[in-house]
Amino acid sequence: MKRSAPTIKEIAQKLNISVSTVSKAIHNHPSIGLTTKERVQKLAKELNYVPNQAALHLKHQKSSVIGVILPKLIDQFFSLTVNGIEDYALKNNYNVFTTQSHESLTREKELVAIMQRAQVDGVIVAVSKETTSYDHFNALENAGIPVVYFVRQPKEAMLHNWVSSNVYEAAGKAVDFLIAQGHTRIAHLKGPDSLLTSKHRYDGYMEALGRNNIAYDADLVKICDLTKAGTQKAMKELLQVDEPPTAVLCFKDYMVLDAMQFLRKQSQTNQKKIEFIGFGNLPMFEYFDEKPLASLDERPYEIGEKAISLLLKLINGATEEGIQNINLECKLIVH
Amino acid sequence: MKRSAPTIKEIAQKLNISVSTVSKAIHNHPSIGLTTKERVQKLAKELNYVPNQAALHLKHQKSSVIGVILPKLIDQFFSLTVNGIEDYALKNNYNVFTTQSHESLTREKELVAIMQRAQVDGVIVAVSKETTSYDHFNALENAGIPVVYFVRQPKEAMLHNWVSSNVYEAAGKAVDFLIAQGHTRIAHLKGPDSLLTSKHRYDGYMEALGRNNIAYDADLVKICDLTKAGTQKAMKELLQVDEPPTAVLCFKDYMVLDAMQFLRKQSQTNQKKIEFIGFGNLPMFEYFDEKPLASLDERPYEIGEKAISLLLKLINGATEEGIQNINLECKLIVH
DNA sequence: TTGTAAGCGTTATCAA
DNA sequence: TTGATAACGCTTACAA
Repeated sequence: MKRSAPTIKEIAQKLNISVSTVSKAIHNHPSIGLTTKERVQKLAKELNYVPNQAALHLKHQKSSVIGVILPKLIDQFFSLTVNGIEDYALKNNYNVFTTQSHESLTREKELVAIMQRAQVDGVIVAVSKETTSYDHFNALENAGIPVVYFVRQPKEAMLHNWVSSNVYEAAGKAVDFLIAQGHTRIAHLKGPDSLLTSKHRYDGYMEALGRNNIAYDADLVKICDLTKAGTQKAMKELLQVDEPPTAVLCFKDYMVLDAMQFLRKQSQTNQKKIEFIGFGNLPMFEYFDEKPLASLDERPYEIGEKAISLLLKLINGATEEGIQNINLECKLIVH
Repeated sequence: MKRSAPTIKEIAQKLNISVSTVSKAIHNHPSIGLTTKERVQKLAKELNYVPNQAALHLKHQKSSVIGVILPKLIDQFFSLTVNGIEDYALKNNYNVFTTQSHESLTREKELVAIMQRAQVDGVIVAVSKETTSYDHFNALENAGIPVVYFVRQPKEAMLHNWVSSNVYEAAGKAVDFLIAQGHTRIAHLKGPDSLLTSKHRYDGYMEALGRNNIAYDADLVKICDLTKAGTQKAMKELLQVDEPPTAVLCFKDYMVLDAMQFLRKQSQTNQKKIEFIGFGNLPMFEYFDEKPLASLDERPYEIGEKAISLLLKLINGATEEGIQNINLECKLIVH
């Protein structure tokens, strides 16, 4: 029983009035008589009238859809950001087109093209780890589709809108905490150089070391590529340092997990315990027997919310405030 | 520099021909002369012409969007199904509108309404644990929007299209395996009664017990509500049984995790080891030191793929095959 | 207070 | 081989 949705045309016919009158009546236009308004609205309700989105889209040049590009949904951190985006979108009558780049630049470019074809009103993106050029996003913006970066900022960060957590400060908090616990050999597993946020976390680490008068040891910083193999290779190298670290600050909690897993497998020797702190505070930690010492909660839900809230402002032309850089404060969660 | 996308009208003007000719030329309509075709296609490429989706949508009454409703994205199992859906959709020029019910029936109904308003071409859904009436989905179908259930079938399963894994057979495999390992006191943490798949898993458990001549003990089966508290209460009860179980088959791996966590906290006494098998084979297991004995891999990626592939068939009217019930085989993964 | 008509971008029918 | 035109459903000057 495939019956098509009622249109204002049908309503107009049944009521023997014109479509424009119906349209105005439905929108409570002041120029329409009270009785007509009531008749129209009553029938509209009866017929369960819902305006045709395609027509609105075509008319207003506005799809009421926002696109989201993120690395992986299986990453619990990103999955949590989606909750914030989705809830806020639903409240504001936007639909969300969520996609995954799987950390591939090629795929990310495809997705951008698809978003443009789909005529989304705006895009929220956490760039892939392979992304170094931002041409594809700039093209979006040139086509009038605003972009809000989140979690991972683009290279020329000041020139773009983004929402993130204050990882610089957070890294400092983590290092302070470790030092307060008596650690002095504190390593850092840094994220890929392509990501600006890797530098921010590193800078925070460096600043805190300096502030606490702990000499920087280049051997204690390793760049990781976000793969398990990469992390485990880095850990191996850390263990071979003359005076190995007793604590490690990691780019993200998945790195912590890979590192701890590596150590567990290595621990035939009289390996000293190494403490870990990472970014993310993943929900899955609740299931772990042996948790990392602490974790930096980046408030992903709120990052998502702020990102879409900013994006909707941009879409609705509230651009007078200029470029927005939003940095949410992280919380250090001790497990 | 907000420039709007080129239209066939613009192309027509620049070439001094009519829009209908342009339209046909772009689609390689046989009635168009070779030279015109080439001129049009060349210019279209130059201008980077892309057909306006809103117009197509309005014209063809087809949005090329499919809606997905699932309980939670943070659940790694569902997140994996999304990958299968997304990849297949992109390959077939569909966009995916993914949403979460968070296991709430109220939210699920809202989402269905939103999907209908958004005029998605079809819906893939794993119903919430609260869903007992299917009226909202039937309404979708009555409005001409096909629905494919996945993972969790609706009550009158035979009457609807669905894709799932063969949990009945899988539960049997798990029980067989446990028995082969010497277990005879095998408990089952059953899923909520609202979900048909709970019954299927339970039935498979029962069948395997019978087949192996193990007497059924009602004390060894507890219904859980998919909350941590519910699972842990059930485990507590299992421990108080006269002859407690030595192994437990769980509705899903998250239940296994909650149960194991409970046991770890309890284990002050000389608690005998209890083995667990659950459905899901979650990726996060790789990070666990102490994994469950085994897990049933439901091949979520393929479930997603099959679900959307079936849905696209339904959308394109390939309905002559009748109602489809697809049950993928599970693999027992021993950890 | 209500109606007419153009237009959003496309396709498709029919005529030229 | 090409073009004019209506239609998809809606909004909005402008006219009545």
